[in-house]
Amino acid sequence: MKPSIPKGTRDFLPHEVRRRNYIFDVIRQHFHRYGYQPIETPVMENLSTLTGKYGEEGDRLLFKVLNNGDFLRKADTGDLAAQDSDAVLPQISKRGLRYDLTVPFARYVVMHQNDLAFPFKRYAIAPVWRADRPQKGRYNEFYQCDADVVGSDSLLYEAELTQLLDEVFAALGLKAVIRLNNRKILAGLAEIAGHADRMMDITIAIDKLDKIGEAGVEKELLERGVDAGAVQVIKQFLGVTSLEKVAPLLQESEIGRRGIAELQEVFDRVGSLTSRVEFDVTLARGLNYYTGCIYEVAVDTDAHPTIKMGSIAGGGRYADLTGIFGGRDLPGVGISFGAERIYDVLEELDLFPADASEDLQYLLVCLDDESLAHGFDVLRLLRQSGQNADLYPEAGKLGKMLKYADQRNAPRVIIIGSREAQTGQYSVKHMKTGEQETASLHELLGR
RNA sequence: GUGGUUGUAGCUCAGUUGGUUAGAGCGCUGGAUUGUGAUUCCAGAGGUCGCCGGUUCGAACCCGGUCUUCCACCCCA
Repeated sequence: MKPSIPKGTRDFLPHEVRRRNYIFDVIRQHFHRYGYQPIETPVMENLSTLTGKYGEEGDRLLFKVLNNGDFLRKADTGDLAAQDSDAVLPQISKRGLRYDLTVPFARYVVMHQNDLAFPFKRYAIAPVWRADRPQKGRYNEFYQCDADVVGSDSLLYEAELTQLLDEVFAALGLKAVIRLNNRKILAGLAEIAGHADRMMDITIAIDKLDKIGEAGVEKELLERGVDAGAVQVIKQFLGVTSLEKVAPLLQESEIGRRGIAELQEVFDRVGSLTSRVEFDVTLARGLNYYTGCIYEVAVDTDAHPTIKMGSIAGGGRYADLTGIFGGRDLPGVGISFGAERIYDVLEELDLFPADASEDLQYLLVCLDDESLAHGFDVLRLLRQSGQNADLYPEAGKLGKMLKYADQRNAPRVIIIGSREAQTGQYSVKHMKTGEQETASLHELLGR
C-alpha cells in the first residue's frame, strides 16, 4: 500500500522545520518581551465548548472526534435510520479538535479565574484544525501564534499589540501594512444607514471592496436585502481613508463616535513604527465576537510587489467572550500571527537568515578505522565545548563523505587521516569557499 | 458545503487520431579520481502511468467512480 497523509496536512523536512522554528522563535521572543505568558490547552475540547462559537460556517468546519467503544449502540436507532447527521452527531461524538486558540483560552480563563492575576496576558503557539477545503496557504492543520490579554478594557493594550505586530514584522525583515478599524464604527455606519440590526451583512459586503470593487459591494448589499437608500449612505464611507473624514459621517451615531474616539486614542499612542499603519473603514474580519478595535496585517505591496497573499496576522477586541462559559464577563483583546503564510512570504522573498537552515558547525570525516576511533573522541570534545558536530560513522571515500557534508549543509568539515591523527593538526575545509586550513584541537575547541 | 482543475521515474515535465519495449532534464548509484563536495566526462539503476472498475482485439490516452492537488465561491490564517 502506498503511504499518504490526510488531505490538507503536510510533512516537513528538517530545513523547513528549522525555518518554521525561526519564525516561532522571533514571535515567542517578542511575546515574552511584552509580558505575555505561555499556557497550554488540549488539542481536543469538548464539542460543547466549541460549537456555536464560530457561527454556522464554523460549526461545519469543526473536526469531530468519534466516541470510543461501541458508539453506534448508544445512538438513537430512529435518527440513524433517518440518516439525520445533525441529530446523530451529538450521540456519537462528544469531542472535537480545537478550531482556534481563542475560544479554548476563554474556557481556560473561566476554569482558572481564581488562579489568575488580571489583567492576564497569555500567549500560545500551537496547531489548530479546520475542515476547510484546502487551497494554497490554506490547510486543514496549521499553526496559530496568539497573544491575548483579558480583564482590562484599557486601550493601552490595543496600542501595545500594534507595536508588537510592528516589531515582529520588522524583526522578520518584512515590510507590512497594519490596518485598523473598530467594530463600533461599523455599528455606527449600520445605524446611520438605518440598518443597525444588519451590521454583519453590511460589514461582510464592504469587507470585499478591494476584491469586487464598489459596484460589487453595492450589488452584494442589495442581494443581502439592504435597501437602495441605505446603500447610498454606505457608499459615502467606502472612499474614506482617514478618521478625520469619517467622523462627520458618524456625527449622529453615539456608538460610531465612541469607535472613532477609541481608534484615535490608539493612533495617538502607538508612536512611530516601521510598518505603515492605516485606518481602513472596510476592514471587517469575520469572527463575530469582536466588538471594538480590529486589526489586520498584510504584506506591504509597495515594498514587495510580487507577493500575493491574504492577511498574515490579525486580531481585535472582544467585550464578552468568557460570559458564554458562565464566567464573569471579562473584556479582552488579542492578536494572532499566521505563521504558515508568513513562511510562504519569507520564502518567496528569500528573507530567511542563512543560519536558519544551518544546524551543524562541524562534520568530521575519517579516512581509516584508526582515525575514526580518534575522530569519535574529537567529536565528543567538540560537543562538550558546546559546538554542534557530527561524524560520518565509517571510514570511507573522501569524495563521498564530502558530498554527505554538502547535503547536511555543514559549513566546515574536519578531515582526519593518519597524518592528522598523529600530528594533532586537523584539516578544516570550509565548504562555501573550498578553502582549507589546519587547526589544533585547542584551536577548534576554543572557537 | 457548491462548481471546476490536476495526477506519468526521487523532483520538474514531454508522450501524436487508442497500436509493439512509456521518454527528457535534474537528482541518485558506480567509475574516470583508494586524501577533496558543489563544476567536467563515461556508464548504470530506477515506472502497478494516483487507485478501482468499464468500453475495446488492444488504454498513460476514451467513460464512470474514488482519492489527491490547485483554483473560484463560502469562509478564513
